[in-house]
Amino acid sequence: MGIKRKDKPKIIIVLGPTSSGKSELAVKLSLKFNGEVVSADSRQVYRGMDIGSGKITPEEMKGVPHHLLDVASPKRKFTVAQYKELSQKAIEKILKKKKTPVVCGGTAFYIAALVNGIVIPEVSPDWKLRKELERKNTEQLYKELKKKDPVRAKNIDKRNKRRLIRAFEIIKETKRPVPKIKTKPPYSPLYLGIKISQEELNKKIKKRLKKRLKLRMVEETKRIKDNGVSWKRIEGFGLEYRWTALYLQDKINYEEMKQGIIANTRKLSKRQMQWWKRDERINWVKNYREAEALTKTFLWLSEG
RNA sequence: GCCGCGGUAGCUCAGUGGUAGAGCGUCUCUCUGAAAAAGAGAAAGUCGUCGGUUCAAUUCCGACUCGCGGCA
Repeated sequence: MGIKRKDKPKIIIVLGPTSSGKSELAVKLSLKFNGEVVSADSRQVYRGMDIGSGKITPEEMKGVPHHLLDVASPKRKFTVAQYKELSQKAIEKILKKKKTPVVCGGTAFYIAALVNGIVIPEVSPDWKLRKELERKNTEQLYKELKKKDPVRAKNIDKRNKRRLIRAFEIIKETKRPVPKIKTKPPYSPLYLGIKISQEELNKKIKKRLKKRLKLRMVEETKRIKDNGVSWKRIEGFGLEYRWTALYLQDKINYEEMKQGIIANTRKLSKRQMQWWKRDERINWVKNYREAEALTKTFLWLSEG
């Protein structure tokens, strides 16, 4: 009925805490609904970081094309803004082929930037300025911001140095106050969240660690180091990379490394859920069947 | 059996003659180019048990109990 106007393109989003089985679900849905996967993971974008980041293997892809993996060098910093741009392009390409984009990942900020269409101020990081401002204390910074940009000062986290510094960065570059955040959702999304109990997740986290160690995860970190990435930078990647790096430097023992990874991963999964748990757009599914049913309805029946 | 050390928040431990703190964990929460990042707030302890000294004891003294180490 009616003529199709400028309906927003439909995309599927698979999200959930780390270790919950997102990748597999995304592949299954892609196979069923003629999709291609767009990863939304802040670590899997880096080349050479495969085991520790839990990157899907070519076999596991089962022929489904994956985007936004291996798009950056670990030597250089990758940011949300770059993610947004690249992932949007990938989605356009997929749509042009009349296929369905399946965004899949655990980096909530990346998903939000892409799917909610957060407009990020066009000011790239100024590391010199950041370093400089890093020396000041938060109170000072906040006071100054209040003078320069009272509006932003009002809703900023006044104890969060990183945010304060970013505000100055924008002001300095644009010579204007920090713009108000805008969102222009460019797509019509179906959100699928993987529902899993903390207990079950803990089990999976342990199991997964064992498997990764067997796959020579520690050696992978060593390789990254040998390729010229500093220990500091590697530690900055967090989790697997951080703890294996500490172990390789002899700062902790093997057991401490394992415990560290487990504890940190658990923490991460909680933070991820924190981000999503109040989001009413998300359909929480227990298994593939539920996901498939929802997707079917979304893709076919809503054609109207 | 004797000697020594210890028993304080879920865990590891600080500390004080005027009824207690930290780190980690837990629970809420924030998120404007680092997001596996960066931050905010809260709950939580009859200070091993029983007595004594004292105006006042978690802190000093004694007994008991449990744990650890040493000597027999």
